[in-house]
Amino acid sequence: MLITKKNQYALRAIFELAKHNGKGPQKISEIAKAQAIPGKFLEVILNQLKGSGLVDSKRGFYGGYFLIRSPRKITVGDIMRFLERDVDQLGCVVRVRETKCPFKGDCAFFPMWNRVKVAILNVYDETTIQDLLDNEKESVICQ
Amino acid sequence: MLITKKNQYALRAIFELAKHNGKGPQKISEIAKAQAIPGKFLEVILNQLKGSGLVDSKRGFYGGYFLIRSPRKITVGDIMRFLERDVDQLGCVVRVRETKCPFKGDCAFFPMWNRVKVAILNVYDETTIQDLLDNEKESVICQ
DNA sequence: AAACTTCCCGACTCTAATAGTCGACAAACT
DNA sequence: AGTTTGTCGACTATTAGAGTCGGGAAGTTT
Repeated sequence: MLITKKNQYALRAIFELAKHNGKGPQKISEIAKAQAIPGKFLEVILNQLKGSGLVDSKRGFYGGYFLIRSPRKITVGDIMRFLERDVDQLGCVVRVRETKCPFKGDCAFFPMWNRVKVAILNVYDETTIQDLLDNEKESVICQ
Repeated sequence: MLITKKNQYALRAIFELAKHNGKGPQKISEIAKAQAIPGKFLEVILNQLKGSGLVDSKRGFYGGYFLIRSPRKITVGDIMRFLERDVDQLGCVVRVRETKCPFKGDCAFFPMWNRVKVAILNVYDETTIQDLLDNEKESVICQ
């Protein structure tokens, strides 16, 4: 039950881009400010996100980042799967490289970890960025 | 989607104790060997687990650890909740202390993180240690 | 063209949490 | 008494994650 800051920042960045959707490119510095993300770190993250096919960028004065898919058609799952694609290659849900697992191929816990994974991805997949935007409008109270 | 080694070790330790259930105390060194856990580290973990009311210990020659509840009546949820009880106090699912969250009380992501948390705990709560034992007997193939 | 703004990118450093160890001590048994 | 095993606090090590630096490239403006 831990989501890295980087992944949280990535989500927030796309969330912020979604807010700004249709208004042209949005500068890293703006996004960083709006979502309380360290600017230089966000550079790294957004640049990486370009590989996902969800965002693109433009340089120069009126440059910045923008979505290339509607917030309605981007799910949190799309983003998380992209960010965790290499972790996912590890095979085991618990982030143990198969060759380093003392219980290769015969782990009593594996089915459970898998069910956990599926349950999480399920929530991610059924949450679109638009849903998150809607949340905000309703001014959800946290705790 | 990350479970700490410590938590994994804790689960495995109890799993191992369950295997040995009814046969008297089991030594830390035995558990450590069976489950490929560093012995000294396991000492710390088991000692902590005593606080959960799931295990108890005995010293001396025929000493060791043992379960004080049937494997059928111990869920993974019981163990995980106990181990993460302080983390849980943080309020936010994503492990951000409320006072340090830039979006206090108005976070568009909160509902989703909560759904994720519930989904995970659901899997944990419906998995007993006995279930895991049964898995092993069926010799589940992982990947 | 020159100056400026913005993204790009590799190579760093820093930090905090996790992981794991040490050694002296206390209980239980033979 | 002596051995075996858990107890406990303090300590060190490791690593993944977090975040920074600085020069360069692409695009804009005047």
